[in-house]
Amino acid sequence: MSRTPNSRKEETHERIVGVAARAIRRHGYAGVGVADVMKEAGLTHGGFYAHFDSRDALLVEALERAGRDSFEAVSRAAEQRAGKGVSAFRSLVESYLADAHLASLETGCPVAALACDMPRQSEAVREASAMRVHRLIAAVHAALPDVPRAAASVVAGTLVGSLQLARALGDTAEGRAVLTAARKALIQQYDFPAASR
Amino acid sequence: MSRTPNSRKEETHERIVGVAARAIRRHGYAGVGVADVMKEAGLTHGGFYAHFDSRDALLVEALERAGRDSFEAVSRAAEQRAGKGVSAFRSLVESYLADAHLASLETGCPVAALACDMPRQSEAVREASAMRVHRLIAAVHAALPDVPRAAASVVAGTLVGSLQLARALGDTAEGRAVLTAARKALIQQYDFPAASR
DNA sequence: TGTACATCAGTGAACGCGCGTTCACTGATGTAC
DNA sequence: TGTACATCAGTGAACGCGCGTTCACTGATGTAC
Repeated sequence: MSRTPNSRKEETHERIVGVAARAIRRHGYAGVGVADVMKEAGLTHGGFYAHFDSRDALLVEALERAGRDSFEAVSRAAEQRAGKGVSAFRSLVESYLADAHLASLETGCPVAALACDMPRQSEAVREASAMRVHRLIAAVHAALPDVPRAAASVVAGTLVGSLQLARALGDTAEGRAVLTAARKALIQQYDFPAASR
Repeated sequence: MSRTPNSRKEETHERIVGVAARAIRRHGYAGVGVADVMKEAGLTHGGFYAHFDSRDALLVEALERAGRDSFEAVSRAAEQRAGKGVSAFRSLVESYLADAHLASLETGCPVAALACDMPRQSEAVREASAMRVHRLIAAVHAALPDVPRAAASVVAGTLVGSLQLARALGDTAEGRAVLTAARKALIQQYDFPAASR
């Protein structure tokens, strides 16, 4: 039985992008190596340029994939807890700032993992990165529809910055305290499920 | 007339560290090259290891210098404006999140410039980086003495994250809007100079 | 004050190494008749 | 159904390049007498 044209190549392509989407969060833009990614995808590095014009082109696709993966993880958590009466915003804050993200960089939001290096990238990578920032602010705004967009961007900044500070302090009492403080502050200030409207 | 022992070497050392303190903020941990730093300090790269055990040892000293430089810049701005009745906190927020930091990475807080890469560094560099985070939180706390330490860490997270998001969006209306929103929100929420005590 | 020597900051060539990229080739898959 | 051919995904060796690091050396500065 014949496959749809290119389907095998496309599967391989998606597998490479998936590996890169984890690698870019774990090791940063500069830590994503063509040979390493191909090896982890079960391939040799020679075939890379049949899939991507350049390393930067891989980074662009990896950013989009990482953003989608992270968004979907947050959405799934919110859906599961919506039945229990937990608001979308509280769910967003608690999964974005979960203690589990202290130990592992490779899951979680690519903006938190990469933001400080965004201004240092090539134009194509910067554009794809700025899109991730827009989408993050939009996701926060969607969970806080009664609040102006400017406030949503401040909340996004608090999420990103607090997770980064906590990670910089490590998976210790200090790091967890930073996360706890941020969760409490955001929920106290913005989460009024009963009072909305 | 003879100099104090090693004074010439120490002057050179300080000059190298000063160059590196700007380079590490502009180009990130990974972008600081031994040869480039030495060249910008007016030297050749061969002499580097008479001053530092390794590239990492330079990064450690550069972090400390960058933190001190940034802290002093914020302090100077606060002193100048204290005479005009501007509170220390408001002054901190307005200089930390000044629009001028959108275009240039190399001045400003090293935590905002480097935070997302801190967990990826060698142990020595991670320790020096975590110290910068502690000092930042302490500086915020010093400007907000009536607030618990946990709240100071949330404010620090908002400062760091908002500046990073704004920089990722670039020196555009969007980037400036993110800074403006963060300044307004922080001052509205925490700055009550008249009401303190 | 002058000479001979020691110290020391900095030079510049060289080293291994890992990286992104290229390319001739291979072996498997699919197609024509 | 079977054979010959074309296509195509992936291989593996090689390339230039920049990096951190080492080291024998130089020239200036400082010291001893």
